Amino acid sequence: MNLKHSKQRDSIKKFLSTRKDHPTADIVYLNVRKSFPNISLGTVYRNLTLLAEIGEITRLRIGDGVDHFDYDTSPHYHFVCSECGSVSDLRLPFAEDLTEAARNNFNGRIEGQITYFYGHCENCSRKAVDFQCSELPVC
Amino acid sequence: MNLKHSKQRDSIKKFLSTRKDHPTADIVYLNVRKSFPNISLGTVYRNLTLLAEIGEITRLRIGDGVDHFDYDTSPHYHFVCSECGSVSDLRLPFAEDLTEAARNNFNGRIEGQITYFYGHCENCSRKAVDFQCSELPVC
DNA sequence: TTCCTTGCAAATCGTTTGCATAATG
DNA sequence: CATTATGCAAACGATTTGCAAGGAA
Repeated sequence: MNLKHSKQRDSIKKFLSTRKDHPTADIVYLNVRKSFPNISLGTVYRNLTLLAEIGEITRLRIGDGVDHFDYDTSPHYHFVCSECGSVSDLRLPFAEDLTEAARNNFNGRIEGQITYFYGHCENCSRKAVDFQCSELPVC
Repeated sequence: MNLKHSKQRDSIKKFLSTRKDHPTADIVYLNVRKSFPNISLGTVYRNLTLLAEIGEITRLRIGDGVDHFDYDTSPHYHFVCSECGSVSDLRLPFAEDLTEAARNNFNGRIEGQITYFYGHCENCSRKAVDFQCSELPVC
């Protein structure tokens, strides 16, 4: 893999490093365009893909049909809000022993696990309660 | 939700119930077409989506860009082969306590977890060894 | 007769790719 | 100079959707 320096790629990495909310390619595009008004979506995709391949970032497929990108490449858990779609990190020790347990029940080579939790984020679960209390006749 | 009977939907459910390999919509389409030559991909997608919504089947998004469908709706683990893309069930007790642990570290409502393991399936890991032994000068 | 379901084709959406040009080393 | 990266637009692949016609209750 022979890389050359590129200001666009730098900018993409830099932007991603400032965000903890695992933005999509489109969000990256919208933001990097502030510094590089002529950058194309294709370039953003190409660089995100490349960075993920060389292990500098992580591509997150959480099942909402859009790829999210994470500057943090260490194994950790994610939470996905079923209502607003927000993605956040979970501070919870990563259960490597689960991978180990899986290995003992499988013929083949298990290399890792991908886990994410889903439900309603703080904001959305609060909204749900508000909604019930104000909209329903009896609460 | 007001449902009416449909032979196509029955056939889709029946086919899915015979398979443990979590087929994609396309595979379902190809197979159901044996009984219903005029069925359309759209109908297959509509029914798979509907069945998933009413909880009769599970939609699996394992991150390969294609949805897989599972007749088994009970919580269980899946394995995905990084090489051939095959998906299989893992016989391993589902760690509900991990969900519980996550709840204690999160402000908001966690409703569940989705976990899948990845690596090389029995076939592919064997092939890898064969390849090495036959192709490399020294093994 | 009502309204759910179908087949068909077109539309959508996220992502990738081909190509000529620009930038890097 | 050789090669990688870019911008643009077109292509792609999976899934969804609008619509008129068919089928179930």
